[in-house]
Parts: sequence; C-alpha cells; structure tokens
Amino acid sequence: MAISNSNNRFSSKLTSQCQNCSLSALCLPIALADEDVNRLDQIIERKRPLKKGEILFHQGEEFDSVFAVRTGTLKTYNITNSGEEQITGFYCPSELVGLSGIDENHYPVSAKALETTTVCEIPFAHLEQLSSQIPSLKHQLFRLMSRKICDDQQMMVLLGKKNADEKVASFLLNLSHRFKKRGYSATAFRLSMSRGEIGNYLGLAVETVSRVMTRFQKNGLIDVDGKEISIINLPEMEKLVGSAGECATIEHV
Amino acid sequence: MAISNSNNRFSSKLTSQCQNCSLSALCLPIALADEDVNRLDQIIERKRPLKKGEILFHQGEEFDSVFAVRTGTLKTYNITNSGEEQITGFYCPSELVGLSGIDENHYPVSAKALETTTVCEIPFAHLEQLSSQIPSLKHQLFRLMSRKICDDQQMMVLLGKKNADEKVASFLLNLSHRFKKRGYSATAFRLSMSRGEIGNYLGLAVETVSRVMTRFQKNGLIDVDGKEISIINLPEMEKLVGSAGECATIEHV
DNA sequence: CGATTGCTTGAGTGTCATCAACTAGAGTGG
DNA sequence: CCACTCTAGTTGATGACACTCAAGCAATCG
Repeated sequence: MAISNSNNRFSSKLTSQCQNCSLSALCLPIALADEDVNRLDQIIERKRPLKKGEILFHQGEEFDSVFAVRTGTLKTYNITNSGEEQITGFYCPSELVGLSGIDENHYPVSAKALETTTVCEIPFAHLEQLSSQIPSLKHQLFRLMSRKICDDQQMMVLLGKKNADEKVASFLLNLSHRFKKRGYSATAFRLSMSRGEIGNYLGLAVETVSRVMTRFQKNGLIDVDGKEISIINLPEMEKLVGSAGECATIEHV
Repeated sequence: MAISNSNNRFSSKLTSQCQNCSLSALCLPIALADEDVNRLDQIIERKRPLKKGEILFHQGEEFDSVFAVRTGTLKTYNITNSGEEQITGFYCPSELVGLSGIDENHYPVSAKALETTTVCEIPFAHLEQLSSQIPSLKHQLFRLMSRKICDDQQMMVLLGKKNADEKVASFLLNLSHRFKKRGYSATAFRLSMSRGEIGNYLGLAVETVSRVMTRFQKNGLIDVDGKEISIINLPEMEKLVGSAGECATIEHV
C-alpha cells in the first residue's frame, strides 16, 4: 500500500497525504474516487506546524487559500473598531478555515493557533479549478459552506436567545460532538482555549464562564480540572441546551 | 431589444428574465456573459407571488431549490424545541434564500413572506450542473455563500457584544445599506417586519425595540412613523454602531 | 361595533457585567 | 533556590441594563 512519494513536489519531509490521513473521511476528500483524491493531493501543501499563538493569516490580508486543520486548534477573530478582539470560531482537526475570505478576496478575520497546530493549505484558485473537473468535490465544497452557514445560524440563536447556563452547556456539548465525530471521547476532553476566549466567543464575561462551570460541577453535571473537562451527566446537559443544535442533530454521514 | 419569449418553457405570463431584470447586477448573473445569462435563465422558474404570511418552504422539507427575491421581503426562521420562533434572517430583493439547505439536503429553516413577495426559483441541481460549465457562475456562487458566512459572523458579533442601542442602530443601518445598494433611498424606507420580528431577530424584547426607537427619535437620530423610518443623523448612527459591518464596509462591486 | 393585533409606556425585578481581591501556577532572574 | 512578576482562574459584592408583567392606545378586521 506504499504510496509513491517520488514526485511529491513539496520539499518537506511531511509525507502525509489525503490517502493516509485519518481525517479524510471528514475533510474535503469525502466521497472522492481514489484518483480524484490524488489530484486533490497534488494541490495541497502541508505546512510546518504553527506554535501556540502563531498567526496563520491576518484580517485584511489577501485571500488565497483555505486551510484544513490536521492537528491542534485554531481560533478566528476580528479586531473591532474599538480595538477589542471578537472571536468568531474555533476550528478542530478536519475543519476548514478561511472560507469567509472568498467573497471580498481578503480574510475578514485573523486565524491564530491555540496550541501547536498543523494545517493543510489548499490554494483556493486551484481548488476551484479542480472542482470544475470533479463534480463531487464541488458538491462537497458547497456542502461545507452550507454547513458553515447552518452552524453560524445556530450560533446566532445561541447568542440571541440563551442565558449563560445554556450558552456554556451548548458550547461544551458542541465540542463534545466534534470530538466524538473524530473518534475521540465525547465525555472527556481538554479545552484548548482559555476561559477568557470561551467567554469572548459566547458573549459572556470570564467570571460568568467560571461561575457557570463551577456550578455545573457542584451539580454533578461535569467535572472540571483546569482545562480538562468530563461530562458526567450528558442527558441533563442536553436537557439544559434544549433547542440547540437543530442543524447538528440531523447528523450527516 | 425585444427578447424572444417564444421558447419560454414556463407556462406563466411572468415574462421577466434575468436580462431585463433590474436586479441582475446584484444577483447571480453578475459578471456572466450574455449567452451564459441565457443558460441560467433557462433553469429559473418565476413563481406566482406569495401573499403576506405565505410560506415559501418549510423547515425540514427536502431541499431542491434556492430562491432569489425579486420583490418584497422574506424572513427565515426556525422553531426551537421549546416551540418558539427564532428568526435567522430577512431577505430583500436580489438576495438568495435557501443556501443553508445544501448540506443536509433539507431546509433547516422555514421561509415566510413578510409582504407580497415574488421570487425566482432556482433548482439547485441544475444550478450546480450549470456552474460546472460556467466557471464565473461557480465563482459567483462561492462568493455569495462566502458573503453569507461573513454576514452571519457580523451578526454573531452584534448579538454577542452589543447593547440594545447598538443592535437597533446596526439593524437600521444594515437595512439602509441594502436599500441603497438596490438604488433606493438610504435614509428613508419602510420596515416590512414588525417590532416583534425585529426584537426576535436582534435578541431583544419587543418593548426594548420600541423604547430604543422612541429614544432615537427623541434624540433626533431618526424619525419614526409606524413602519416608516427616516434616518436623520446618519453620522451619529454610524458612530453608535461603532465596530459593526467590517465585512459590509469593504463594499463589493 | 367589539375584538384582535401591534405598538408604546411605566414599574419592578433578575441576570449578568463590572470592579475588586485573592489563589495558584509558570516563567524569570538574581 | 527563592523572591518576583505575570497570567489564568476563581470568588464575592454591587449595580446596570434589559426582561417581564401590566396597562393603555391606535388601527385593523370580522
């Protein structure tokens, strides 16, 4: 099964390719024929890992690639006129970052690594071109963008209608789902973002996030140890969330 | 300049086509060659007008088309588990509704007419197919979806970080921009949605929307007469909004 | 015409932000 | 090794903003 790497046009020793990437079932290659995965592979660049705090792209920078997270976590954020950071999303392995840059041809947000993170860079012009030749790839792209729209709208509901408890519970369960989909534990995981970043993302003060989590722990819903989270009472958490995750519940393949 | 309608495959007397549609510069046909616009035209169905309150598609229904608003206004919303309506967006002429249905192949929201509204139905399978043959159409589709993502993220910022005044001001200015883009007055327009719908959308109580607007009027920022709105002091309004509309400010062509 | 709906205004309350103090851990440098 | 500093997180006290409840008004509708 050894894949010939001889004509790999990238200098690096990072030999990973879509074919042997454990995330291919979740990422772009989904539903692609082997030969098509190969063609996709050709245009993807594996970059050196980003260290914690390093920036993948800056708000305002010219858009030319989308990025698939392979390991680690990213956050996207923009700096408001008043100078404060507003986090718009967290990105786990297999997830695609940068799609919002297509429209204006500039990234409207910055992307920063929350921990050591590796990404696959996918030059969008190439991807778009390739998508003309591979209908299933085009369809996959449309689906991914559509899902992003769907997810963001769920987030809007969360921000507009939910109280602090519901927000935090939704956030934790959302992470839980995403870890589960990737084959990790749905009930025990490590938060790669700080309380401050969670609060920023959820529209809550740091103190509120802290208080809610402490209370959840007191009530036996979760177990918190710094950044390590265990969900003890999943059903109760789901009850708390209530309406959340309309999109997410119709779990896709 | 009469366009031959003889081979129009749609029974209706609604003869409008992309070529003579005043919105073509904003809608899908943007940047398409004449012949390509023609091909696009072929797959588009003009539907009979929706009356106020009529539903264009239901949450959960199978997805098969996106819709371009030609006249009137739509809202999209979903019904949460607790049974309450949550509005996720308002759609003005030239704007595309239904993109969020691509992913799961079901509409995750319902779309309802806020007033008498006409739409162009664009069967997505056809559109996707056509987009393979017309690269600029594909690109336009990507851009539209990307813009939607961008806009939704601005909305997330609004919901998460802004107070009632800023929310209402952002909302009014957002409408103002959209009217202006279509060639209407940026400072005087009619709200097609109720106070209740505005509040629902912005994550505010009806009473709060009412109070804020009244106060804006007292302070000479706007003039309110029922659903008629005039923006008196645009600069002051923009100051209020502050950071809003990062995406929107880099006005696209 | 009463009934209903949409909007406005007032009074009271609760949730969450703000301010502040404190702890714990990590990194720094003598 | 031990202050020292800095940052992240927690906890408590206080208060503001927006929600809820309630009443009243205007317009529309059957």
